[in-house]
Formats: sequence, structure tokens, C-alpha cells
Amino acid sequence: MTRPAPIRVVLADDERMVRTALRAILSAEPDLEVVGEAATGAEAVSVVRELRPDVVLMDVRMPQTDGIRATEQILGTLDEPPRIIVVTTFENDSYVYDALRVGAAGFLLKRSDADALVQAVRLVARSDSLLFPAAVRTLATAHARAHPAPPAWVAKLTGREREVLRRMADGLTNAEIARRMEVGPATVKSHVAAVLAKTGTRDRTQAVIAAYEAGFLNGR
Amino acid sequence: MTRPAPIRVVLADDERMVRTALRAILSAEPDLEVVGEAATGAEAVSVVRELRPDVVLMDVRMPQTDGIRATEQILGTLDEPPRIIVVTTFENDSYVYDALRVGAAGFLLKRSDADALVQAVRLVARSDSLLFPAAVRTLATAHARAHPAPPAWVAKLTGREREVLRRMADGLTNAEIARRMEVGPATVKSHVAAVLAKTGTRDRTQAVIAAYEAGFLNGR
DNA sequence: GCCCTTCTCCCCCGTCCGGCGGAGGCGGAT
DNA sequence: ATCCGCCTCCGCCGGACGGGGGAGAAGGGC
Repeated sequence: MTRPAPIRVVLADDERMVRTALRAILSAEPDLEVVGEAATGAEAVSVVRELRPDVVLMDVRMPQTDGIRATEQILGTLDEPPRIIVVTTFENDSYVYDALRVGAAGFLLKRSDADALVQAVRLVARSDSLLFPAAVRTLATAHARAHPAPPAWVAKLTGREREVLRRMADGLTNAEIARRMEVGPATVKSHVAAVLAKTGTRDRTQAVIAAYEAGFLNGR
Repeated sequence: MTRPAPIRVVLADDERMVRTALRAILSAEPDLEVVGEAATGAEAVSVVRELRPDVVLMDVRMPQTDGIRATEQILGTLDEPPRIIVVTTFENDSYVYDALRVGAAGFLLKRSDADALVQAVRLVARSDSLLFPAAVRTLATAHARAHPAPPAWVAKLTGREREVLRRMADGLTNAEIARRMEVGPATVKSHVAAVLAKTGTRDRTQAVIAAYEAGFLNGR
């Protein structure tokens, strides 16, 4: 058995405790070597640029530049970028989707046991075909398209206007909306007019399109 | 160092060659044990039921019951189901989404090297928090919702009608559509009427809604 | 108290839309 | 050769829609 070169790892986390813990776990493995640490996203970028590790364990929540943006910069500017594992606390963290989208090789929960961490590092160092193949990345991009930050106009709609827009998106006419909301047709027209103005659309069809594009209907 | 119980693996693939190759790779590892094989999805279900392995390597394309349905049945009927790694040839195989949705612990490309395979088996045997957390599963479910089998009416639309519907979904008026398609406004009206009839909607707004709901616009 | 927002409702008017029926040409299928 | 589906257009009609006004009542914040 020859002794292959160890997998070189950089840790990026703003909490020293976490870095220490990760280092302790990884250093116990002879085939893993922690070659550097960073406490901010920006620092992570420069450290990675300098040390050229094989794997980066990147916390998502960091001061200044967050882990996602750091990941994006690393993957976007280096010729042979390292595999980046994004570390989160909650698995349905919205950052997860961003991580996938920008090309993270995988992600890891902070509550994962030492074994999973070690296995994960070894795995991503050797292959990217298991964790997040292109198909999943596509999925994340689609998710981002489907769930963009709601446009400014959403916040500007009053409760009544939202309700009217929702019913417009159900395909109802003004008269039907009026009946279901138990108000006069003229009232509905007012609300519709307000919706059109605030959404910057000229007719109900465009308003409904805007509602769909903005993910306004998510939840029904 | 104690010797922990080996990870018990079942292989499900309709090609004997593949099973043999996988067995050869996994058997070389002292901590992995291939305890059974199956050549069809249905066989996989019964073998797994009997042998209760820790991990299943499941091919997606198999005669009779495919890997997805087998995965579904295994995960749905056993109390402590094994981790299932779905094996595909192409990473943007549409099966990938189905695999995620039904709860596969991960998936693997057939072209993966032996090392990645071994690491993957070890990893999923110990944890499910890295590969496909609940968030990704949610994503896959959303994908399934967003890409349902297109309703019957889609197939019934003529080319021209599709084009008109697409432009309706861009928020254009009949006159605008006519200009962009370089036909008369009356022609557009005919197409619109045909679209409304075939989609079973009464106005353009409802037609656009139907287009969105049917995922008719995926691709733009 | 005053202002602002929201919700309610009214008027008129011009436009757009969808339903109806009809028609001609063109190409593929039988 | 005949038929059928598709694409192209025409006119007419009624209703829905959206823009332009205005106005009163209720509630909260300053």
C-alpha cells in the first residue's frame, strides 16, 4: 500500500469553536489535512486562492461575505477550484438552494456526526457524481426561478388587493370576484385598477402573469 | 480497534455483468458485505424484505417494476427500510427527480469509479443528512408538481395555436400578437378561440392560467 | 384635531375581447 | 379524386374590461 497525498482541507467558519472542533475531527484521520482556516467569506476566498485545498468546509452564515457568495467567487475565479461543502444548521435552510445553485459539491448539517463529516470530505474529494449532479443543480436553479425574492409591488398591495389578485389568478371575472367577496362590482374594479397600477401591468392577464412569475400564488 | 458489523448491501440490476462488477468492488472492502442480488424491481423488493440489508444499490431501468417503483415500495412498506442508492447512467436522467422524490438516499452514476462507490455506500449507511436532506426532497416534489404530465389539451393544439398561447402568456393583446406573427388580427382571434375551446377555458386569462399550471411555458 | 390609507361605491366612455357564422386555400391521407 | 385538418381572413354583436373622474366612511398615526 502506498501512502497517497492527503486531502487538503480549508475550514471557513466565523466561530472559532466550530473551526477547532472540525479541525480536531479531521486531523484524527491520516488521509486528511487541515491546511488553513478562515473566519469570513472574504478571508475564505483569499485563503483558498493561496493554499489551493482539495476541499473547503464553508459555513453559510458569516459576517460580511456569506458562504454562498464566497463559494460563488471561488468557483467562478479559479481554474481548478476545490470541492466546497456548505455547512448549515437547518436542513431546510433557504441557503441550501443557493448552495446547490452556485455549485457546492454537497452540504452538511452541523449536527452531523464526526463519521459523516469525514466520509463526506473523502467522498467529495474524489467525485462529484454522487452528491449533487448537474440535474440537482438544475433543480436548484429552477427553484430560484420559481421563488425569487418577491418584487417590491407585493409589499405594496393592500390586503384587499391581494385577495382580488388571487381571485383574478383563479380566472374569475370582476363580477364573480364581487359576488365571492360580497362587495359591489365597482369596488372590485377599484381594487383591480389598484393592482394593475401597483404591478405595472395594463390588464388582468398581465397581472396574473406577474403573480405567477413572482410566485405570488405559492400556498395555493 | 473492535471490528464492527459489516454494512450489508443488496444489488439490484438486471444486467448480471453490472452486478458482478459491483460485487467485486464492494467485496474488496472488509467492512462491506454483499448479501443479496436481484434482477428485477419486484425481486429487489422481496429480497430486501427478506434480507434486511443496510444499503441497496438500485438500478433505475429494470424490466417489469423499475427501480423507482421498487424504491417506493421498499421505503413505504418496511419499518426500518435500508438506505437506497439509485444508480443511473446519465446524471440528468428524468428518473433522478423521481428518485429524490420517493426518498432515495442518493444516487450514483454508472461511470463512477470504485472509490466513489465504496465511499457512497459507507456514507449513506451512516447518515442521510449529507446527501439528500429533506430540503432537496421538497425540491424534487416541487419539480414533480411543476412538471406534471402535460394535460391532454396540449397535444391537441396545433403549432399556430401553441404559438398564440405562448404570446398570450407573454401578456400580449390580440393586435400585438397579430403584428408579431405578421398575420391579420382576425386570424389571431381564430387561434385564440381555438385555444379557449381546446383548453376548456372561457377567456384569455384562464387560458394563460391553464398554460402556467400545465407547465406549458417550460422552456421560456 | 388632522392627515393618510384603505375600503366602499358611483358615473361615463372607449376599447378589447369572445361568440357567432362564413369562406377560401393548401396539403396530406385514403 | 375526395375528404379532412390547418391556416388564413371577414363582419357583427354584446358584454367585459380598463381609464378617467369623484366621493363618503372608517381607522390609525402624528
